[in-house]
Amino acid sequence: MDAVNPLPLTSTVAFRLGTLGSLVSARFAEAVDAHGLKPKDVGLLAVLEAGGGASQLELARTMRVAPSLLVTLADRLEALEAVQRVRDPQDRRRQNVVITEHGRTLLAACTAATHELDAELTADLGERDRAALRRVLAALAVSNGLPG
Amino acid sequence: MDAVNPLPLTSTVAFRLGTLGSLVSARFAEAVDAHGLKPKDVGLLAVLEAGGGASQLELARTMRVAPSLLVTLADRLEALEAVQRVRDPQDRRRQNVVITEHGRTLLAACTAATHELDAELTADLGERDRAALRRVLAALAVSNGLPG
DNA sequence: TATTGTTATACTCTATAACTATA
DNA sequence: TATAGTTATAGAGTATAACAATA
Repeated sequence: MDAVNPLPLTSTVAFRLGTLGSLVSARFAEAVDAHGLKPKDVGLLAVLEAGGGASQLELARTMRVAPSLLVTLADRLEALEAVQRVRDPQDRRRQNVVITEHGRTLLAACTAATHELDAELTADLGERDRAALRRVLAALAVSNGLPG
Repeated sequence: MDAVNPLPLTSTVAFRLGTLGSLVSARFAEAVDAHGLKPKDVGLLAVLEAGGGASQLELARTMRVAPSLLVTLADRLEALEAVQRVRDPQDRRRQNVVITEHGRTLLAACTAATHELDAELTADLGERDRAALRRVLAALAVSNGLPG
């Protein structure tokens, strides 16, 4: 049977992940904007560095975004010389996207900024709780089909 | 000094909170849509039940949204008879928003749906990790100025 | 004048649909 | 005919600015 006073909505894991996610995304966006990047741009760079080059369609599937959005992301990153598009000679319909040295540099800067953000977010946590948070979030990401 | 191979971006707390938050928000939106509600509508109902009635401006500040957005939320909830607006007789500029019985019923249904969502999200976690997650997320919410 | 609420407008993000080039 | 990429268009969500009513 249900409790008479169930846990309020604002105390659920879903509500907390939603609100914290929104807060964190805003701060992440602000941090990477300093490099002329949008959050999804950085996501694409991270996917490229982790997985190597791949066709735009494959990348769109990995990131769970529409193929047309991947065009926009690749356009912007190409303009910044953070990626290059190379036509697949075997199948000239495919555009393989590869990260450049400058792209790696940008990604490293964003990664460093994100580590700082982590430190700020978890400043009030003990080292033990911080470790538990990392571990459980990683498990949640895996069991819900997210990369990382 | 920095590590040569720092933790990759996708393993940071910020990235995981951002991506999990986005996933969870989509599923939450889907769940509450069954009741004709948007996520922020439910957020307003939760704030009202937790804190009692308050003026629209105060509510907008609590929710960290623009006052004009609060008008939209109150309009929709009023149309559903989930809230009422009552002019403050002491200061006729103020519209106090109060939750109705029907509003409480809607909120209870959304809360139950969110508990189900919690169960799904954390299905692969042990009871100990689930408890740790709740505890640490609550601490993060508090130390980052979020309600709950 | 200052404040509360409201309306008008615009911007960001992202998806869907139509189109082009290649297979 | 089917697929990869691109372009055109549209919708959701939310903010900013202009305005109205009250203090």
